[in-house]
Amino acid sequence: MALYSKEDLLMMIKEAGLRITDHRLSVLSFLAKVKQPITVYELVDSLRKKDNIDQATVYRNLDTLHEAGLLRRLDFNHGHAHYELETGRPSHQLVCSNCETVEKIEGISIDDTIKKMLKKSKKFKHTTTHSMELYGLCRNCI
Amino acid sequence: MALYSKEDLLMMIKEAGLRITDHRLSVLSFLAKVKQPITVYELVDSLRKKDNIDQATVYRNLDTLHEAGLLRRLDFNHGHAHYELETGRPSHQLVCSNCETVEKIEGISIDDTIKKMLKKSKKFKHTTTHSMELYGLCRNCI
DNA sequence: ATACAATATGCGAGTAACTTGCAAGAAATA
DNA sequence: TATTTCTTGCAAGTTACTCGCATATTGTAT
Repeated sequence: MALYSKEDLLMMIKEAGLRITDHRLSVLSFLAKVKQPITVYELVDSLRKKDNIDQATVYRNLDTLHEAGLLRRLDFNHGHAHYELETGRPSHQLVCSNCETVEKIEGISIDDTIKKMLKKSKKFKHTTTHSMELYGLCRNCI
Repeated sequence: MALYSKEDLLMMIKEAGLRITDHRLSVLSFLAKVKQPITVYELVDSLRKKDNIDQATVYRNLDTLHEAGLLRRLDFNHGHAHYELETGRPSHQLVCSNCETVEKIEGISIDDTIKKMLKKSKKFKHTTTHSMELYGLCRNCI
């Protein structure tokens, strides 16, 4: 479990060819800290209190950081996006169909499945990212 | 590739414990015909022309049929949902990050991965459905 | 340091996808 | 055929997200 120092995060932004701003750093370091996919709402809520960041700025930074490959964007059919830091490690989710709880599981590779998919595909030679979610009721909601 | 007759579809609705209405049947048979995940917009557009169905009715029926387990709901991070008939066969998607093309690949099981995930999970004993999408550029967009 | 061009920000207004309230109409059951 | 319950259309509402524009800040060249 890598911990990211402020300098690490600054470097990540810089190496992505992006400008360094306080707000951009706040967004990135918040996501580095929580280590779970979180909703934009939670992010906006926390950062507005702490640093007085406008929601438009949060959205724009999430977009920029995502484009730059520093974030993952996830969708669990809840009508609002989740974001998390792009760690490079494979990561998949278990999602409760009732209470929206999300459990992240790391370290399970699906390279074999991806290879099989690409072999069958007519329109794609390779892919760059993927997402996989399992849906069901969590222990609390059974 | 199973083809669904009107009677099949009627039975599916009936067995799900739902009422049979013309509009509900239209929605279901449209999805049975296209065999690919399609957007609500495409559905609304086609059905409005053909049968004069209001978009609220389409949304409500998609919801009802999905709740009943007859449809799958997919999200490709495009800001609008896709739906397809629930066939029972596993089915995963390749999605173009540029042009929103979706290619569906059937017949690849990921049961092993699911087992591994559940073994690692602390919050879930079992899951009922899943989704998996690979993202990249399709041949046209490379 | 300073000036300049490019990018980021806040604010308010706008948009797209989807939902809801309500009155009227159609389906299932007796 | 009557009654109950579900479905529909319409218009208005909500939510998540985006945009325009004026101002502020960043990185770069001087």
